[in-house]
Amino acid sequence: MNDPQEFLQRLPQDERAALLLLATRQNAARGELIFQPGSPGHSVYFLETGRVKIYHLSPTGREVVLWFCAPGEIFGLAEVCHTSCRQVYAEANVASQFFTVRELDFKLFLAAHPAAALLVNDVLASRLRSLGTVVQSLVANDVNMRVLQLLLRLAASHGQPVSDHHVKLGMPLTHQEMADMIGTTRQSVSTALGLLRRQGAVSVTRRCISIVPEQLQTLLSQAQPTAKVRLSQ
Amino acid sequence: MNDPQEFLQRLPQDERAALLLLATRQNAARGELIFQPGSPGHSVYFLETGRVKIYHLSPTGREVVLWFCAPGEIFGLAEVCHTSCRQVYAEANVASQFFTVRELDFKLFLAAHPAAALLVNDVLASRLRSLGTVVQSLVANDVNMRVLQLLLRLAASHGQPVSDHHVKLGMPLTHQEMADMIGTTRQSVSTALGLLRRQGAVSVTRRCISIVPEQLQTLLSQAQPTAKVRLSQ
DNA sequence: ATCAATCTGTCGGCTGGCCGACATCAAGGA
DNA sequence: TCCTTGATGTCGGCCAGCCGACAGATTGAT
Repeated sequence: MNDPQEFLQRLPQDERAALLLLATRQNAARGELIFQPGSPGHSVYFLETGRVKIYHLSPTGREVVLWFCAPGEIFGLAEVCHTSCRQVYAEANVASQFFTVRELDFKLFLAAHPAAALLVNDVLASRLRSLGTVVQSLVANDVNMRVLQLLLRLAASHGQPVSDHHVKLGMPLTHQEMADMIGTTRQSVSTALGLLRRQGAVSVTRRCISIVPEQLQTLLSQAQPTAKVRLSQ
Repeated sequence: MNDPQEFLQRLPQDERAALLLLATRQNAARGELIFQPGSPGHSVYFLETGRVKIYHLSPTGREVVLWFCAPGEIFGLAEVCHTSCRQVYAEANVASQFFTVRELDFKLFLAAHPAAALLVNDVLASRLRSLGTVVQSLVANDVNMRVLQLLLRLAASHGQPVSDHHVKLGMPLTHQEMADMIGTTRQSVSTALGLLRRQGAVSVTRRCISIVPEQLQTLLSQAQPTAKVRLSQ
């Protein structure tokens, strides 16, 4: 479904080296903000190790998590491409290391490396479609289904097959974080996950989730018969 | 808030001419699908006249409208950048004319015109942020607020100032279409709009909405005191 | 090993908003 | 002009899911 979005890994060896020559290495402690709405936004970032959470904060104080970045992924990209100040928060979710490249340097790099520019397009397009899926999921499904779809998405983007039929999600996630990704409450996620666990579709160890994709797919399609299609005009 | 996303208008005269040399002109009648999920996806499109609706269709038959394209805008872009088949529907909402450019031609064009490539990045980034806002709106606000925010977004992206304090939305929209953009029902939109109308913040003539941005902003901020901030960790 | 902090599971009460349902009200077509 | 088709406004019943609350389980720091 989703595709790996690791920018650095997909960049040819020599281009990566050239890019990193322009970069500064930095660290962030767990919970530290890398940028937030209103920050100038004249850099792009490449995550080396750790995990970065990209989110909005609603006026009522609610976190709305757009996505998590895994090592190799680029972030802070939209503001550089569109030239404006930051509109989202980027927070190191665990202690992280990352590279910083200044906007101008990055744009010159892209001009000199057309393939990299296409890769940037690719990443943006991929995220755009990913968010489109999220919107669709939010609008058209109940909580149980949203949890299920979230798990499948996470498995597709950050999962590692661990045995036959089992995929382990790379990142430990809190129920609250999952709730913030699919617009529901901690309690509802808790309940939904419990249900899936009892159905043998997921198992959790030390906050790390393993899923049985086929099982989830089955549950997903079982739920479809709710269909009452609004016929095309 | 949002920025104009008209691709063609922002392209320098000569580049536009060069691009259109690669293009084929086509028509679509009201309600006609230009592409749908599963279609190959080897072209990009530029809307000349009319309006195109980009949407998902949920398994339960519910339309989830991601955005509308106005004349000058590019669409079908994500699939070309990411190389895959279509994932969304593109439907001519009214009789429309558009240009088609094949993927390969377009990519060659971008390689030859780095500025245009940056513009593509810009458009993608802009839409990405726009969808981010939508997600946030869906997750964190009740229906009345979502309607209000939708109006502000539409005014920012497709509105024309018509007199002091009044902005007219360029496109006539049905309550159902608005509901499909913010994940609610026709009835709820109807009620919410009626409320805003009685408060003098919007007026509707022949399905075309005029808004008083300041008034809406006021209502927006009045609603904020609901705040019960979850303090940063 | 101990303890504080955080996360998880579960329950009951309350409510925003969905779902029919139905009565207007435009807006084209013939 | 009439008439069909679709868009609007409004109501009441009903329920998914939010909220507060609390007890237990993990986790991590000392």
